[in-house]
Amino acid sequence: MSADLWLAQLHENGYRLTDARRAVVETVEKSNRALTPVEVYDMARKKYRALGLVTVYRTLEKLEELHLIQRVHQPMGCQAFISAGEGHQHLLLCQNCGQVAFFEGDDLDVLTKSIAKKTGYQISEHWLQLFGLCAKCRAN
Amino acid sequence: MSADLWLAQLHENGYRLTDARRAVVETVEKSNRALTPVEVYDMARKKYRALGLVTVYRTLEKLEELHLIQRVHQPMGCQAFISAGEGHQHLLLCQNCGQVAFFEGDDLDVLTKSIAKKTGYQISEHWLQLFGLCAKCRAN
DNA sequence: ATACTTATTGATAATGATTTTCAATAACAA
DNA sequence: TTGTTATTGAAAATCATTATCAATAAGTAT
Repeated sequence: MSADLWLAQLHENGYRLTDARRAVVETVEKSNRALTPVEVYDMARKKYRALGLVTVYRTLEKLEELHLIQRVHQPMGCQAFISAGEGHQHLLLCQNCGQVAFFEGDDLDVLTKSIAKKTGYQISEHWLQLFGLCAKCRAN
Repeated sequence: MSADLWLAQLHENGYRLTDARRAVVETVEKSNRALTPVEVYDMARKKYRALGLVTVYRTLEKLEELHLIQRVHQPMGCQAFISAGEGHQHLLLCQNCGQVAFFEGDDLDVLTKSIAKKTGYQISEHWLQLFGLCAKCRAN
């Protein structure tokens, strides 16, 4: 996925391509850690100085709507966003530097079936997120 | 776990027992779904009318600090709290009525080891949360 | 190229949630 | 009972997010 593809997605869905959006998209798409709206604002303004914080919020809203980004839940807060992986993906977060890795292939069928049986719930979704230290931070 | 035990915990940790705290503790401890500060405020004021919202925030803070409650992360927001299970527990949330069930006994060792190998991360924690319909809501 | 329609913009104001401040009160140890 | 001091609620302050609005510019048709 490249920033251009995200912009194309926006365009295909009837949204106009502007410098403000380009700056936000490039910033978020390139990041390997979750960014808050203010962080996106600060970083994207280096590409496009006239950018307003409100436009960041609005652009993130649209990117989330198109499933290009996703909100990241963390103990310290849940306002940060990162590129959404493709398909059924889960996140692995570095507790030191914040770097995010994606992974898939979790097989929770056995578990969910057992829980469903025990609790009487009909389970339709799951959230799984791992925390730890990335290779770099582990070395330090 | 009963409200009295929570109050005892507070007392043991040097906090005073007040009507305001009793009202908040009884409300949260009894609930089988996650409550936001305002919800706690509204419900607890039926027990103690003079209660202030600020005190709700402050009491929730202390209860979280003592690991008696935990924050619940949901797509719609992450400001709600519920009684923290004992030991390593996970949550199962009803998407219709909000009822929360606890479960334990997830075995993610195989998964986390495989992910650790693939990504180079050292994994130390995981969040797992299931969503679905509780038995009652399933019936309707 | 040009003109036109209308989505998008940034600034400002409004809202909503949470935190801080502060003087009055009440818990609880002595 | 008394004294110390944590706790209280009200009000104000802060911080994040959303709504308003007139000016601008993207994209389409000409």
